[in-house]
Amino acid sequence: MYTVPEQYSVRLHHCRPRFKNDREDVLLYMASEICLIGKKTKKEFASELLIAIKNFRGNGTKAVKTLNNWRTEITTLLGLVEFTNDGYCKPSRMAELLSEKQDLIEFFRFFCFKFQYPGGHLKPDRTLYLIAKGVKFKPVKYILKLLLEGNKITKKNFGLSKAEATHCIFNDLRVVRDQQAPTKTLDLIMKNRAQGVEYDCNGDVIRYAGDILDYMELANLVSYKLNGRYYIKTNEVEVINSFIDSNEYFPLYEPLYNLDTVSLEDIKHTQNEWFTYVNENLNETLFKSDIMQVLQEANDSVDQADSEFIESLLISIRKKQEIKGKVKTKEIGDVGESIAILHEQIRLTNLNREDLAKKVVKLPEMFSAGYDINSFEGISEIKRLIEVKTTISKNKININRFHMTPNEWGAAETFKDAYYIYRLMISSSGVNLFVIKNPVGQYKTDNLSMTPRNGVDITYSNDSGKLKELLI
DNA sequence: ATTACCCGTGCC
DNA sequence: GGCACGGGTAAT
Repeated sequence: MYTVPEQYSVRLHHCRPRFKNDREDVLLYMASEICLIGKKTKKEFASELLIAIKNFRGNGTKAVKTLNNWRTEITTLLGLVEFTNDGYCKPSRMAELLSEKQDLIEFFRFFCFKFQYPGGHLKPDRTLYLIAKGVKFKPVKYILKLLLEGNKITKKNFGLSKAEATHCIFNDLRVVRDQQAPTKTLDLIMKNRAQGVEYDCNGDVIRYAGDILDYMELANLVSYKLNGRYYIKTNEVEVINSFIDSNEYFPLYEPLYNLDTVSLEDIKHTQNEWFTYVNENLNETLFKSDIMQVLQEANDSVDQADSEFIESLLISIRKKQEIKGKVKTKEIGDVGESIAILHEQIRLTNLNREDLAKKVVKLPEMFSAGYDINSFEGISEIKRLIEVKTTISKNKININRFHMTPNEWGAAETFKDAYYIYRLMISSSGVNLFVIKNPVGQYKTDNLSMTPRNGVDITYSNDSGKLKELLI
């Protein structure tokens, strides 16, 4: 059994996620609810968020203690709430982006990019302890470097297990304090493998490094293989390089490493600022997820029938984008719209209206029409105005809400039965299309609920529309 | 006395 | 054996 040499032994930990089995749904829910609450005093914010959490499916019977744990732990670990110096709480930038764009891959990239030990997600006394030990460690950056190095040295795909990450990286001061070169860490891992050395794989021991590897997977930085190891995604070069090239740490801890003694008070002064820090300078251009790639991956992982479907979807989207003279796009909205246009063209063709199919167009942004696509009912030439709402995540999700701008809601109000929401959910397990006709009408007949917030937040149910087979 | 990460423990 | 409830415990 391998153990870290006594003098180098340390234990890094962070909050347990509480939502592992339901991570993406819980997160989207939390982010949306936090944004709905808006800026409030600490007390008001806490009590409103607590109510929201209690309303999440399955939470009705849980103890208040547990719900408060959700409230504080999920928000601090992931930085969903920011604090002002005059005692207010407000939705963080990450929460806003997640709630509006629903790009979970991007969200986890933001998280992984800033996450470090110590950090404001820990209690100040833990941070104090880690700073006194000299710990200064960004796990995602280090693991990515190590995996790349591993590929280079072994000349094949190198995978890292949770136990190896725990005992050779997280719990070793030579790494988390002394910034030991990844090659050296690799030597140790390979030596242990060669000698068949075992590790303590107890759940509570390896869970912290394991959590980080899981978050990296949700960020589409690594993939998990059935042999229990995580492998780097070599097709995400640009994103991965930005992690590796970054040398930033939470600046307010920096001066504390040089002091003879650091007081708890020193740390406490930095707590609020941590949440500002993790929410600033988010690289939205680089980190947003590449839909084509997620679909490509879906293609590799699903069964034969679905695979054929996704393959033809990919081909069609590419063709469509070539016709439009566009280079490969990363925009969620763009790909969502391409899929919706294809769907419409085929639907109309199936109704023997090729003439109308040819006239399906995307409206240029500058029109600000309040919808994305001009299409037709098909039986008649009545217009069908379509707003596409796309969600993307690694795993299939089950979330039933989206945001509409004032413009979009206004258009829905004006065009009534001619206005459609096409709700597309893209994940590595495929694509889902849910169609909601006349959202304002549905709202008036209580088939969906609406809350105003920079436009409106819509929560829908199976009764609000119909799940359609996506035509491609 | 209350709050909020910490983490033991029991459930699936 | 992974996961999360809710009590533990130190900070406020």
